Amino acid sequence: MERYNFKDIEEKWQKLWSDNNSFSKKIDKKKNKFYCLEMFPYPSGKIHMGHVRNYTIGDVLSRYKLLKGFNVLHPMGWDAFGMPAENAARDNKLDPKDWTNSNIRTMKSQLKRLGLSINWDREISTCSEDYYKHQQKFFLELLQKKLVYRKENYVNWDPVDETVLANEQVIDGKGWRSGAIVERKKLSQWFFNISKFSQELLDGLDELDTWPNKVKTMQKNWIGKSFGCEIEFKVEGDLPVDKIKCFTTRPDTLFGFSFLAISADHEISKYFLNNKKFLEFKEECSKTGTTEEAIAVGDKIGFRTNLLAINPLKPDEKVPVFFANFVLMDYGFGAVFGCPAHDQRDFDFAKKYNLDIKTVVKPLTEDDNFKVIDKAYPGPGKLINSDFLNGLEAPNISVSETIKILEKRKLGKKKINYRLKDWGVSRQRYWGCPIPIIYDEDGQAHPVPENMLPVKLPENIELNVKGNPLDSQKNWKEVKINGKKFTRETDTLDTFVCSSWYYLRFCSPDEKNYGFRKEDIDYWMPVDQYIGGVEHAILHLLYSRFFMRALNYKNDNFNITEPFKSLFTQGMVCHETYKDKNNNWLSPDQVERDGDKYFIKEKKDEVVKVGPSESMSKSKKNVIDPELIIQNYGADSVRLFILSDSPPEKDVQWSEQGMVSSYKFIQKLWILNTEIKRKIKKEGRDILDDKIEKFTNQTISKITNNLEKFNYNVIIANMYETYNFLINYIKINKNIKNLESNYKKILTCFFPVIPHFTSECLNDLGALENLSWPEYQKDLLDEDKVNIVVQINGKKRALLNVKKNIRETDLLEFIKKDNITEKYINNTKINKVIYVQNRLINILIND
RNA sequence: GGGCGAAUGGCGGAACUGGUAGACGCGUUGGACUCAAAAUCCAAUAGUAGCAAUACUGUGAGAGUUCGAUUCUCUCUUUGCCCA
Repeated sequence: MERYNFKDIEEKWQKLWSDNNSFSKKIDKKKNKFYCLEMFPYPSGKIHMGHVRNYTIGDVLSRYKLLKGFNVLHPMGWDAFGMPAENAARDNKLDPKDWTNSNIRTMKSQLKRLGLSINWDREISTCSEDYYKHQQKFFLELLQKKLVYRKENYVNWDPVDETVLANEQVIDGKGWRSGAIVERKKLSQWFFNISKFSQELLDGLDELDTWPNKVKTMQKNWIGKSFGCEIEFKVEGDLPVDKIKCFTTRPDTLFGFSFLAISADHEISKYFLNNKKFLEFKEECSKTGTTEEAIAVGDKIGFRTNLLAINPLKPDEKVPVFFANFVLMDYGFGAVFGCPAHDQRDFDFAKKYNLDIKTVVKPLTEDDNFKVIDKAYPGPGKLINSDFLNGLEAPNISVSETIKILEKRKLGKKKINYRLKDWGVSRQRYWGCPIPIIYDEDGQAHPVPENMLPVKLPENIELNVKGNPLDSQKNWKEVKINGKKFTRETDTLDTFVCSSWYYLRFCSPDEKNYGFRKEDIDYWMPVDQYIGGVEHAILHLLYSRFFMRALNYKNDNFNITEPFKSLFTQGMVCHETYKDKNNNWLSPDQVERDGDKYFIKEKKDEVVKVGPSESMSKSKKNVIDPELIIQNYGADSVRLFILSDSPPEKDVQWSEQGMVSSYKFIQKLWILNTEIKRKIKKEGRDILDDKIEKFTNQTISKITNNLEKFNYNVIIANMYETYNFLINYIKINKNIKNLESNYKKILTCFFPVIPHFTSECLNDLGALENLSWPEYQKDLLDEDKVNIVVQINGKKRALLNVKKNIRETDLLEFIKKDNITEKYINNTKINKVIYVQNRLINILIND
């Protein structure tokens, strides 16, 4: 028998799709559109298994929608700016552009080898001038709308990458890429005013009902809306300061007030700039990161002033004012009141500086003598030791009551606070989109005049310098306009800016004057299904949601506000990890397996230490190269396997055995196909069979439903079931007239997953032209006879095959005569019968 | 510490709205083919007892609601993710 030659066949179809531009799409108002988008890749060199999984999921969906008659937009592009290119280029003395473009070529050919139904004529790359010139215009547009501003502030500084990191790019106090310990540094930065949209971004989540709840919760927490109170504390002392403004979410604990803490950058600090001890303290503060976590974990240190703050609810009480490292200038007003008994940070601080710890909340289970001793009690309860507030339920009622009292006495007012901070977009890097700003000789910032746009990145520059390479490009940096000297902004934009609007660009990739055309957006947007990793749950998705709103702000560009109607977050691809006796990581191809023992291939006597399965990463060497796998097994097999073992939203375990079995399955399908083709061609087929009709109908129904629900792993199981049925069916049944029509439908159901194989088979049968998704008939799903579970006292005793819709009395008669069940029933009294038609009968008897 | 989720054979996992637990795949075992092996095919495969029919137990643990719970409620354990 002829083997299935995946190499020739896959190549043939891929060439056909490519030559015919098969997936190229235009606006067609007669058709419903479907915009399927997977997160575009960073061109790091080669595709990895994560890409294979992500793009296979998207491709299955796109091809299904295509057959369903939708006008499917399924584009692909490159998130091509970023540090790896710059680093790689510097290390290998290359141009980042060449490095990036060469990676793009490689990865594009690899993606094509997967047989993806991509609109390649819409390909975009964020590092090309065609793309970033529009981004510069957006920047200036947002500047004009006052959604972009410049300010000096403390930033997370990565000393290795020599760049600024956003808070979310700091993980465990370290840079997310370099792993270097992050420092605090003061820099002048450009910001996007995302916090202006805090409430809208929060409200918008409600309409995203097909987003995973997990992601919505994460965004909600990130925006971090809290109700609180703004309080002005009167202060006394040796400085010309008479009040300090604070924000607090717990005004109800005011009676536990024992110190007031302000940020080292608070304006009051100006009186201490000659104080050596203070400057030392400030220096110490800058060593703590700016993340909430770093502050919570780090040592609490303070610097005591001679100021005393007065408790607004108890004017005779005066407490010291400290500078403290755990108070940040950009939270609230850079000042908080300390209540050690009910906040762990304040507690640690109070212990260190020997301050009062006054218990004002008791848990409901404790009596009024409850005292906080070795740990703060931040939980709910009742207020105690709080004069007129005593007895209030904390925190819900007590907070709002206290605010009311403070407002009445004009001591404070209710305030809503958001945790979401403005988005700092300046990066001290070469390989990014230049910020279209110039500075005059006084240092004033001006937009680059329109006729001088775009600001192009200079080429062939020296990268091997400290700091930002653009800074040392004198001939680029210095410009003259009408005889006046200007210098360019040398920072480039955070690459998250590029990915915040790429989904719009895909709608109008060829538009010259603006980032997109309105008519294209009106037709294609929003993205109907967005697919990508959950690691982008907060940043990229929130930034994109912001960007849509920012572009629409003050000029109604679109009718929609949310870019991604549905979101699907797929799991990671994992593999076991291996180490040799010296704890060096080993890659899977260095390891050989014999039964349940693992050896090093080269040195058969050395046993390999097998570690847990973790997401594939170069550092742990547990990666499998998709290119090799596709070469060995073909794209259809890989697509089949990557979907088969786990639900797409969960992590999947890479398994060589699983991969092989997927490959074998394609081979078996080929043999089946050959057999069926032979039967179809035979003369004298005259039997119309009901069984195959019903089976096909069921299969269509199952696969359709599973496609709709993203149960792609179950679809693979359905495919195996179908094979198992057919291989037996054709052995037993001969001369079936309706085998052909049903087989074509089945092949169509397989098409989204294994497009090359099914294209070949369907084409052979003359059924590939105008292929469409088969419909199933609901009435055919019903059988004439059904299996009914017979339970006696809730325990399954038998399975009876009876006529559909049988009456309860008839069924009981049947049961009384049945071999297995009669012994339970006869000679006993039946107390009760529960009958669920066509499903189950439960007979309750005396034991 | 808070929020959200998860827990099903040796493994990955399936199970519509509360109604046959374990689909499908991997692995394992036995058999066929072969001088032999690989490949392929056939059969078995939750556990215990039994030649078998069958019976009992069984979806992390414990309780509850129900004729009936993997599914709903509560408590606990373990674990993952996010936030601290």
